[in-house]
Amino acid sequence: MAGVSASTVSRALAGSHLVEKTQRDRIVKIARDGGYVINSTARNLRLQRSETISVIIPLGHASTQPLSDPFFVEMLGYLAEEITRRGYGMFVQKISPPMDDWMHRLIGSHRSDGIIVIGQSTEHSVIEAAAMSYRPLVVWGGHDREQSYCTVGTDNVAGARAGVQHLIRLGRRRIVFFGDPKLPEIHLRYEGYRRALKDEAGVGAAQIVPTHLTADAAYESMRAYISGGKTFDAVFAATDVIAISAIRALTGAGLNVPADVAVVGFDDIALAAHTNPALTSVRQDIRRGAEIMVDLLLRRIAGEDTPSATMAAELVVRESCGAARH
Amino acid sequence: MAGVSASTVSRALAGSHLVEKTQRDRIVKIARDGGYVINSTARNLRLQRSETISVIIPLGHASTQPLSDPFFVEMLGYLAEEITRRGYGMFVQKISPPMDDWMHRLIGSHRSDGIIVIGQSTEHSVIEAAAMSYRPLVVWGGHDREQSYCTVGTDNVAGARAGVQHLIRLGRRRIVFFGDPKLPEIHLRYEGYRRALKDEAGVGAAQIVPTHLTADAAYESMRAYISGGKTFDAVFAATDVIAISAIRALTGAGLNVPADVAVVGFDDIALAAHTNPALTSVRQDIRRGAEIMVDLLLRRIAGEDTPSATMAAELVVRESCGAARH
DNA sequence: CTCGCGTCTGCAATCGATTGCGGACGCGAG
DNA sequence: CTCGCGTCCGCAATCGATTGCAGACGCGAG
Repeated sequence: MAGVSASTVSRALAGSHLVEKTQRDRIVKIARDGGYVINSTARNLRLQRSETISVIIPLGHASTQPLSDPFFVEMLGYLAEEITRRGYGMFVQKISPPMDDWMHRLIGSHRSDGIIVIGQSTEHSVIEAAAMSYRPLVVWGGHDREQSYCTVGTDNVAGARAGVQHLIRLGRRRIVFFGDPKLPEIHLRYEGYRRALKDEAGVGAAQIVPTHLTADAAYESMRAYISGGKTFDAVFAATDVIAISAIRALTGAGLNVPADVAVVGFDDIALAAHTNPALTSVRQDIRRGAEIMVDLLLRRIAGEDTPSATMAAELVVRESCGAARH
Repeated sequence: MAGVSASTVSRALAGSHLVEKTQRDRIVKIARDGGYVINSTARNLRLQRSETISVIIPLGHASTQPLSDPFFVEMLGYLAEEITRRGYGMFVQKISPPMDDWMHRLIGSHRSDGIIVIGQSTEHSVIEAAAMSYRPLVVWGGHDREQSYCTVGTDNVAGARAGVQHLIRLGRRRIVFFGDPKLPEIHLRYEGYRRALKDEAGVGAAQIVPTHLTADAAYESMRAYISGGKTFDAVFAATDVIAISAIRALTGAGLNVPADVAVVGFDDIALAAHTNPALTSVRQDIRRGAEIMVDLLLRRIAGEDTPSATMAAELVVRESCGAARH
């Protein structure tokens, strides 16, 4: 249409100075008016990059439950925001457990320039293996000295510890931990819980109720625990979803929150402030987490070798613990 | 490695009968052992398809708020599930308002074989224009006689009507609608609300409080409305997020839900069952919606011309309306 | 008029997988 | 021995954009 070769058009659209300015402007205008859009598949093939970032959600357990945790989902939203802002596309994939070569296939397909994994779930070893040879990889989750891959996450131990210490300071003595310590992050939160108990004298021994992270499973776990007849005056939940379900089960059993049982959650998801009673929770700064992950990943794509990052956790006190409202 | 040409390898991996069976098996084994993965960029270029579906989330307003509605986010999860199950990849993009050529650019880039738009937001005209020439497009949202594009959604009018009728049957007389009727879907829900009021004699006139769909905005709207001193005994909220925020504001103002004010929401998001009091809501079957959207889209990709689909809504009665608990 | 230099454009190769077509090879029939 | 046919496989073109290199063109100096 412009009477020039494809080479010239390509250079013109790229703003190259090898094309005369008037010529360049003319070509750009024709392209725009004609509704021309670069075919990114062809471009990516030639340039050996895709300007796309893969976001992987491994669901080691609970595979039937789709994205059960609002935390992951809020994270997904912030990642979409940040990745788009940086001019990349976001390729989302859920991974269910019976596969173990998903990482290898994803890398080999060259669909994306880098990979973000949200939560280690039960896939720690797969991630670890892939990270040995594939650099542009960042993982949200708990960081352990054993791990060689780059993680971004909250200081789970300190966060959980602060939450439990708060309960103790309010006079709570028999505090139960709800969560599944088989998952790396949850394990660290349990560790923080354990330390807080150990720090203080006169507090009951650690009690753990393993539960899946879905709302239904947590609700049933709480009901079963209440029926068990154990005495307790506080719950430290590994996630807000568990905490909210626990509150509902407690209320349903005629117990008052926080008068009878205080509840503290973890994550501070958007709805935590809007439940009744509003939930006290250990806040993770998801937005900043997403920003950091994308930033580290782009630097890794550029060849840099970045260390893991840990963000501080912040206890947000609301009604679900503390003095009774009535 | 196998001592044969690339053509033969390509055919072998595709399981073509043009390659002898023993030879084929040998090549497949070598490829697997050698960790070979087809470069999907090159494959897509040659085949003129990407095996990828774009999922677009238009945020006409509230662009700073990332994916505010848990409904969208649950939908995203189910879509990820269904799209992955069908062997496609999912490309996610958020669209913020000041652009109007996003549809054209997305289509032109050939990154995906089809597009799913979650919610019309304020982008109705852009979608309408694109749909004239681009077939593989399915939109979640309200369906209007004017629209020529393919939508999948719940029967918003009937759903809202059922919710409001339920309130009326319980003796509620002054029912307020909370939501932003500028959005197509919300407008239909408002229409259902209006019709329910009209059907019954002795019920107060329609009152609408326009509010954004974010939790914070809804909370503030409710507080402002309460301060306004109007009398009312029920709230019909356009979404569960609005309903939950409204309950919190009502409770904070010393009103009892449902004794003083009954509340009904829309969507039946996962947390609706776990708030306190548990929320009565008009249920949308998100999972089935996601399945239908993907199914229709794949048929459209195959060249078929599919009509819009509307699913029945179902009222789920819980504690937030009905008789007082105490 | 020729040469040299600088500026701009086009040719052709490249990225990696796929596929129509032609050809090699083997075997049996005439 | 030649021809015909069927089975497999490789050559080369193709998808669309990018880029090194060569060459065209203009202009000024010798």
